[in-house]
Amino acid sequence: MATIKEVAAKTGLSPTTVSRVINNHPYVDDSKRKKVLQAMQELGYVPNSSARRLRGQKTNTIAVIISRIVNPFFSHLVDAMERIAGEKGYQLILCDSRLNKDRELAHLELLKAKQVDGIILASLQNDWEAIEPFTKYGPVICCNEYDIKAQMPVIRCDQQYGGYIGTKHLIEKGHTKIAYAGGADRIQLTLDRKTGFLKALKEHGLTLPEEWMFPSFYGIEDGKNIFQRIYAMEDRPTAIFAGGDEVAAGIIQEAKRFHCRVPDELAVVGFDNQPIADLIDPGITTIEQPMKLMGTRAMEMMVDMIKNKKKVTYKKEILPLQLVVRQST
Amino acid sequence: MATIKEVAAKTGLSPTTVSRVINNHPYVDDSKRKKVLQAMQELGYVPNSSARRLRGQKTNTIAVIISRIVNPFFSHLVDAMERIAGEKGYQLILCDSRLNKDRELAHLELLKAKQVDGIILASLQNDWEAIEPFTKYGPVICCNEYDIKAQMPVIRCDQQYGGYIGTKHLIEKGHTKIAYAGGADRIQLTLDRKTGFLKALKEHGLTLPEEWMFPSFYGIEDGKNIFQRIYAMEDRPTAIFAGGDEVAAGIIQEAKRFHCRVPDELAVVGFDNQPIADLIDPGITTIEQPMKLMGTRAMEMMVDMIKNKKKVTYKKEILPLQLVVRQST
DNA sequence: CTGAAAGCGCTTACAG
DNA sequence: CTGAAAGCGCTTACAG
Repeated sequence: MATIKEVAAKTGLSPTTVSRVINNHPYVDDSKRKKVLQAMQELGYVPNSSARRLRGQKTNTIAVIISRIVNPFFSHLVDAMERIAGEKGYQLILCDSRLNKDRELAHLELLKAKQVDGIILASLQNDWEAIEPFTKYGPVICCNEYDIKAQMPVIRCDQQYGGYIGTKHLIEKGHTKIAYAGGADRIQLTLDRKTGFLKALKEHGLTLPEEWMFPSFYGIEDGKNIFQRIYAMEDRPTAIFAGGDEVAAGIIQEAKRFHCRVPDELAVVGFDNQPIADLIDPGITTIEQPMKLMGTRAMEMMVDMIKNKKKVTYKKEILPLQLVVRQST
Repeated sequence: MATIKEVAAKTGLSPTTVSRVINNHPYVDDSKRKKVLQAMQELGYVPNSSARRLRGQKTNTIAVIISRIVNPFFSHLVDAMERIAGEKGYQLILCDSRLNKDRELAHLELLKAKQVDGIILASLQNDWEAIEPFTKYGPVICCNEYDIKAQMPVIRCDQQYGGYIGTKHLIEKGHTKIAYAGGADRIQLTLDRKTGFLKALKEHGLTLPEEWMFPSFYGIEDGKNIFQRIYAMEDRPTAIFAGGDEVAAGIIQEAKRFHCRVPDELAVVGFDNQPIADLIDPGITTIEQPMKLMGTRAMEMMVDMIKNKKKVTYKKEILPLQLVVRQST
């Protein structure tokens, strides 16, 4: 691979001038600029990224940490981020924590090693105490997940409201026995969602037995599993609010297999409004999360923070959520 | 951020020795090693990635080029790659070509800029002539898509066989009027699949009218569109072989909306065996592609090529495909 | 086992 | 408008 020196030698100019041409610096004689451009072309010269990074102290690379790329929620989020990053001239490093704390921490080290200019946390396995030390090495923002104590910018949805409207919808449909399948309480996002759920129940004087709460479930198989557990109960709920469309889809599919009619015998509400919610039969009533918008805004904010080094005042953007009614309720 | 010099100063040793400790070099006095380790700990020292890259001429980063991350096929492929990359100590840069030739070429430049050690092409928009010049700057391999003329390693599935067995299955079910929805002929993968399709037809003396061929379709919306076009035909096919489960799902959903019974009035075969194939009703008969295996093997091969600089002899791995029968046929 | 020195390939004051 | 020189932070022969 040709270096800047070779281009300089070929043109009889100095590396400094070649560098100026590469970087579109003004004050370069036009005929010389042309000569350099041509030499670069002929040599197939491309500036060495590592040298530029070392010298310029920036990488034009951003890392995004997610917990499971095969979850359509995350793939849509990442899709939006990748698009904006590309437009702004940044590369995207995909980091999958696979719900593991240590792996998340290892990915955060990229910032200390100056391997990335910033990190977007779309999943959050560690407490703010563990994340905080990294924030002095560069911008770190939350997108989607969040921690109430965290002193960092965040773009997220109003999860409590989402939990509330989904539950309210079920109650309005006449349900009084409503089960809940969400994530762990240590995750603020799922905790808030549950708080909204409980708030709706409370407003209507409803309670729920311990066994109707299913913590920490994520995929289709988990949904199937949940249905079986519900089906085996003496006192069954007539509706369930699931923490994701994949879980909801699993519940519905398994219900069909056991000839349990949805929504007549069991109404189901999902979360996300993934493509699958509209494809399966019955369609899943769900809470739409604006993944594209969230990914776009997060990446725009990150690039903005990188470019305007001055610490952006700790920003918070909360996006609206809305109910999409289909046939599962 | 602390540098190696500061660690050296703090311990009273030379940068050379500190470097040796960082790199687990033998021949370092044990007590000195401990001192260095402690100083690094206290200073929160992490080696600067750019400096190491520049000096060592390697980046420990690999780029994967796909065409649409929200396609579950690609997200599963990328998931497998990310896992192996992490295990082997590599970062993964996600590059989405969005089916655009120029964007693909721009991503290949990463290799010339020495910003990555190698590139895995899981999507292929350009001809071999356009790709070839990049191969002298580092390992480039194909995974999934391929070009018959390409002189580079490839891990792929036997697409022709896939097209053949899917069609054969429909013929065995008694169909003689079979439509086909695949990608463009300029893509070798889809061309081979079509060749397999046509081979099966030919073996049974079947032909198909021009209007039963739907080129270049990818997503759910395209599937819906295709169904409508079929539905409007005077002489309708009784079965269709779609180039992906998303397209098949779109066809099935739209068929339901028009009260066209699947498989009785229209049998549908998909491709990939994505989760959705098992979730929608009727389940999609499809050709299973081993995405996890393909992604894993591709990343293993890439790391192997990077580590053993000697040009690996142009390798070719063809993975088996198999029919998964569900209710859509 | 240890360290001084060179150099990876750039960019940026600085001086002209 | 142009160039010589320094330096970003490492690692690796080389010499001891």
